[in-house]
Amino acid sequence: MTFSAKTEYGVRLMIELGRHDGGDPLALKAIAEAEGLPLSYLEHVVADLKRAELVTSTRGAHGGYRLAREADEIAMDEVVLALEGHVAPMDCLVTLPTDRVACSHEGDAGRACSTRLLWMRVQGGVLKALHGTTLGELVEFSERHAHEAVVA
Amino acid sequence: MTFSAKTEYGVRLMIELGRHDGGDPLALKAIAEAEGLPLSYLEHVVADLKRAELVTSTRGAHGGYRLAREADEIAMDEVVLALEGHVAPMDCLVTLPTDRVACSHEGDAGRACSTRLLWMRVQGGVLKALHGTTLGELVEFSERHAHEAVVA
DNA sequence: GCTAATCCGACTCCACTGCTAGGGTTTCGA
DNA sequence: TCGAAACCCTAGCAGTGGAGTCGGATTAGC
Repeated sequence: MTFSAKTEYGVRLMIELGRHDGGDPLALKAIAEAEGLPLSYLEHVVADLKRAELVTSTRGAHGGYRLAREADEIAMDEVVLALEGHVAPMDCLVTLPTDRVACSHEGDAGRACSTRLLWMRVQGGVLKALHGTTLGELVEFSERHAHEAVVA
Repeated sequence: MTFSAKTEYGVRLMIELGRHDGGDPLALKAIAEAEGLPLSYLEHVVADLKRAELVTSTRGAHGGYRLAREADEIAMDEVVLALEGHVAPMDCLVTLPTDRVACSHEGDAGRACSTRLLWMRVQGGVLKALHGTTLGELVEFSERHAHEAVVA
């Protein structure tokens, strides 16, 4: 029950973009070096984020990535969802377009998904935690923490 | 971010034990057939549950398994923890004996775990959902649902 | 046109999950 | 007392997917 490393990398990447509030884009290479992550793998990660329209890119020399929106406007469930593909504690759980959670075993003679209640509650807890956290909070948290580290 | 099939099987197994409220133990083979799960694999699953003292066993002919406690007294975080080993959305998160959640990267120059805040919130949500659900609820839920299926 | 950067796809490696196999040990009942 | 029914334990295997690499194509600044 852990998120993939890709998700971890992606979140860090987003935070790094959030910390870099300047107008010019931030190159992936700089992020890779700052976080100590493999550049070639980060390319895949950022591709997911771009596909989900969470970051924008400018190609060519002096290019790089920017947040597509203000950090405060980005809820972390979007980020994690983009990276992880889906967020469900069990394969049979799917998030419907209506934002309701359902179990795809629904038809199996009733008995099949007796565990449904549990997984739905868990998923609810996860989504609530993710949705209730913005990238802005994480950026601020990381900056505060970095400052403490300097002080200490 | 899904729980393993082992955990799913284990939860179903526990529910099945909860449904069988009689005094005599329930054989694993019966559970395997009822749930359509491979018997030889269930043996591994139930071993974990036994190690965590969630079920008791009686060997020999007419043996089987029983819940170690009343279903209402069993919180699902215990069950999932026993099966999954640990419940943390990220590897660096550990649950301390004091029930507090901490990040094992704590020392890494502060910056390392800028994602910490997020994962801790997620883990909190998961644990709360699991802890707030008892096996008794799931048993009742499954019985109610089975009844509906019959009616329908 | 050189260089720095984003893009894109294919490919490898490896750990882990799910599952099987095969043997034990215990206990009940005939 | 024998055998069947159950629990118990260890080893091992095959498939999948995650993590990462590599090579190249494209775009843009200088």
